[in-house]
Amino acid sequence: MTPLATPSDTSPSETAAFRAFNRMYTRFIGTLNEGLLNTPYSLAEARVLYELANRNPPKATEIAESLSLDPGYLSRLLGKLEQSGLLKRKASQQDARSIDLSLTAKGKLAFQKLNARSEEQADAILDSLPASARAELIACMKSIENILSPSDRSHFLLRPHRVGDMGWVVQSEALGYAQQFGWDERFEALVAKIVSEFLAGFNLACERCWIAEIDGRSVGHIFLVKHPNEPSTAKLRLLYVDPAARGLGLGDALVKECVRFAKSAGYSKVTLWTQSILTAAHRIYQRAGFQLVKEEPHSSFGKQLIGQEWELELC
Amino acid sequence: MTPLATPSDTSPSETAAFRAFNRMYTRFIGTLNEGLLNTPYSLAEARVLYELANRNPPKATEIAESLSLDPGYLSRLLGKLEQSGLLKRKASQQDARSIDLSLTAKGKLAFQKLNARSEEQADAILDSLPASARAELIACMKSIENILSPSDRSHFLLRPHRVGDMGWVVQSEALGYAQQFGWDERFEALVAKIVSEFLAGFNLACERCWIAEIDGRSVGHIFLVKHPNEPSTAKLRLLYVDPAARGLGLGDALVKECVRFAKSAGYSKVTLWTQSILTAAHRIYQRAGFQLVKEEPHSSFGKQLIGQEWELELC
DNA sequence: TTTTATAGTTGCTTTTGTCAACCATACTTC
DNA sequence: GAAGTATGGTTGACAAAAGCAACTATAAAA
Repeated sequence: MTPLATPSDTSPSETAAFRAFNRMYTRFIGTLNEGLLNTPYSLAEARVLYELANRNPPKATEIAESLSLDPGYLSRLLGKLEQSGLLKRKASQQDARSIDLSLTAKGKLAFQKLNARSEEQADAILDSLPASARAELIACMKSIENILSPSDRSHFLLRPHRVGDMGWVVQSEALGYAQQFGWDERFEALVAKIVSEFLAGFNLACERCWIAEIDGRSVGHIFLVKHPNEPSTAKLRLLYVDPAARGLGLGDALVKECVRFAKSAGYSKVTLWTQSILTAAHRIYQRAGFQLVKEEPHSSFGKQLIGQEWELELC
Repeated sequence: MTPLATPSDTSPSETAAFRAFNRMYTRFIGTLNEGLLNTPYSLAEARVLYELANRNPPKATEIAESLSLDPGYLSRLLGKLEQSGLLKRKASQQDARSIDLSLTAKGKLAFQKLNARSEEQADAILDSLPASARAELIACMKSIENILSPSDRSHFLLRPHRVGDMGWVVQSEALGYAQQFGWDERFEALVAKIVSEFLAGFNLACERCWIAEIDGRSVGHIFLVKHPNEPSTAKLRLLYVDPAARGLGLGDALVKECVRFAKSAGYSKVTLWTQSILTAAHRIYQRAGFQLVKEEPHSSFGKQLIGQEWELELC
């Protein structure tokens, strides 16, 4: 790789877009919150009221944590709500330190009113958009939520491929290896060729692709295909784990699933082609029982590489 | 329209998703703003500083408007900034009521520090995401920004392809035609094959791909390649415009650009293959001067289709 | 000229939020 | 079971943030 083409992390324009969005949305939320102006509640009270109505049972500590409110401040807010008769506080039976919080009928009504109001407001905004824009807005919001809210990442899912996945495979491999190793568009071409041939000659009995997902988001993939010449040999191809999803054992799971399928499909051997620089992948192959059988230097994708062939004999 | 199929407004689940996103993002922005805790500036001061640095000339009224700050409060904030030597205020020549605001060298430095800090913070968040998730996050943010603050969408940009684009081409075509016409994975295979061959045999002199972008988001593409048999004929392929970007004349622009290039590259004819059901595209081809020369039914992608060949003679 | 609008300031007030000290209870550990 | 520590919550004191209204000075409109 030339000094000019350094492996880029987040690009400045991405950072700029991210920050611009945050500024915009800060303003947007600001105008949304102005909707509370004609209500007897402050923003903080409204948020607390929401939490009170939507948790069961509502715990003061949790609310403070979730809204990042100072416990002292929250205590006073709750006091105020109690004073206005929206909230009932009484000592907890199970834990005498904590108090049981419950909205009174009046409190529930107040919440419903607030809620209806803010639902109206949301509807007004959404209704003012063209249907397609609205759909895209919602889809984007869900995507962003999935991406930003760190969920239980250890729960990934392997599923078969479906329409559109191959495009994602090409894109993720191309971008991933371009960034990490500077491979050029000839690699993208190779991947596109492989997936094209995979789809064209697809035979469920002896070939498979698995897509790994976390929260509905694709984070890895692997292919098992018939060896072009040797009928009883399978080829493992295009193992990929997104950089951010590494360390979850996802690679191991993908390879394991592949090997399991290879056995059940009656293959007697699995081979794979990889490059000497992909050391993280090697460890995965080793753990799965593969053995390095051949090395050969070659020049591809704009780089000098050393290709490796690995094999696994199936019992 | 029947009474049953009322023109649907926003569905409850959309409203719910919208509100959930707003709650989530309120929290998210809250944590972002905690980054200011170790600085000598409050959130309001930081925002004002940002506006001061990014407007020229900065006008107090505009800043108050844009951040929806009370003018009195802003006045005090500016006073504080002036006191700390970050800001210079002096009576305006043109309008004696208003004052000219300008950051001092110290003020500029302070802004740069703040800015660098928040850029770091943004980078840290973005770097922690998988490359593809990051790309999607940014794309979604841009989409949302476009939808909520409708900018001038007619400003699209055509650019040459780069690494990763072919994956997006495959994905967008596959998903788009699967959704609209139910084409199956054989179509995805075909697209992957086409782009793979395009990359493999790419010759800048006589072949091109253009990606259409709006605000950095890919929304369309087109290819011009050499005809396999006839050397002086070019083939136009894979014209695609994202549903969300239709009606902007983007298709016309893509085809026009293609034809312009075909002429300059010395071709005498441009042909293309399309399907009878793609009527929107036909209008684009017609406007560009193409003529239908042949029709032929075929069975592809899981559907009965009528293929069409169109031609344009270049003068 | 009079009226009205704009730009900004200042005094006064409320609201909001923070910090630290504090109490009572629960859990841990020896 | 006693001592120490952690948890859940409250209170007082205070500081910061924000809003409102009155006010000055100027500009623009009638």
